[in-house]
Amino acid sequence: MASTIKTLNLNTDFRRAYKRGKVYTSPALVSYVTKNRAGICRIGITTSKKIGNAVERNRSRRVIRAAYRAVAPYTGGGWDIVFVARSKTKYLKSTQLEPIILKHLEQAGVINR
RNA sequence: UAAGCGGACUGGGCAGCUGCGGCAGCAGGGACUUAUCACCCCUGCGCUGAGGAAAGUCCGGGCUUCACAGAGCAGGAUAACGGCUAACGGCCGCCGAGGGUGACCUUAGGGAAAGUGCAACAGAGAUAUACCGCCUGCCUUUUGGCAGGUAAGGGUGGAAAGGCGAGGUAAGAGCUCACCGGCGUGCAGGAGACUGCACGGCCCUGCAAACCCUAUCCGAAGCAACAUCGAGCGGAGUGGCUUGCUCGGCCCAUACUCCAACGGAUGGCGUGAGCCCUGCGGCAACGCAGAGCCAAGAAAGAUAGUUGCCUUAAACGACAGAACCCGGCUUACAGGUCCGCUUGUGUU
RNA sequence: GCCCUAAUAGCUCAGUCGGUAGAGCACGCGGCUGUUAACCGCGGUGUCACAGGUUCGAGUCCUGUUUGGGGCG
Repeated sequence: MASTIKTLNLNTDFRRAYKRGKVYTSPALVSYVTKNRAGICRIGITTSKKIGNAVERNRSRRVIRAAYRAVAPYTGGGWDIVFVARSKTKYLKSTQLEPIILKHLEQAGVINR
């Protein structure tokens, strides 16, 4: 497995995910999934100002990243995934967020069982 | 023991597993090379990794750049006095004023007798006056009218011309006197603001967080500053800079500005007005001397997840995330600890 | 991160030098009409973003807070 998680940092990657990717929503998280040509999975996390102040936005990012790290070994293929935090995310634990991400990625076909 | 006042501190700790940022060293591997070393990348070990406000960006400074900094005007800031400081609009001490039984708290607190302006409505009158009144004289049968004196009382107002009492008077009035306030002069104390005492003439509205005057200070912009290297060497415009204006000065066409664009890289960037302990000077803010320590430096942006134990009334719980760095101010904040003091009650 | 700027009626905006808050559109009521629109008449539009201070008195002056908008390589 790739121990370090590749991240998206270009605005064009985010815009492509929003425009062409498939959307999966839950009360605590929104996921945009699209294929890429790199052959590995890359993720991006968006925490807008609506979530809260800097501490609450950092908290949301950490929880999403920790939950994805638990799920990452099961992924396969080349995908770009953008997670958007919602206002409930900061109150959750990463163990509570794990099944939500799992469900989204199974629906998208990133994870095959 | 109840209520309260002032100040200081804290903002959980330890361990296991899975993970993250930085650092230099060691070990292993990769890439480059004809080959080795260095540089670069990865892995493991080791060290280290957010705050009292990191916040708001309100002041002050360091640092950097603007021909390296000149003059004048404009503009801005501050405002009792003495000190501390790199500097400040901050802090300490002290004076005045106001509040509280008190501990103590609040205070943008220079000048209104240099000038201009404002004081709506109400009220007779708003910086000078006489509506109702009071008193005297004349006229009138009376109600009352006219002329003069007066500002004690009424009414309006935030404010009505020193306050209050006594004398005085036709009625009154600092007209006179005592006390108090204010002004001026002198003496004493103090580093000074100022305080105390004596005398004098008889007193002057408020607003300068209205313009203004006086004193002191300020060149501007900000690490997205700026420097170096690389890529590019394209298009358009114009003399430009001195970041409000004028003078003066400087640089020149390889100059300056804008657009497109590499969504370039590295430095700036962590030893600093640093933290901490002791001693000395000072009422204090603070200063001096000596010993010890090195404690984040990212660039989509690092502290998360989970389990157990301990302290505890409770710790899952407050406010909250460094972004060049310091000194302050302001604002937000669950709970807890300590010290000094005041008033009341009870006991001895 | 840094630097500017604004907040007034439901909406778009005025409000000078402090003295009880204005315009247009929209809205409500009445009239006209068989009914509606248009038209005519009347009317309230409001904690001047919030909290302190100066002042006799603040939309306005001063300080702090909140929210929105813009710019800087």
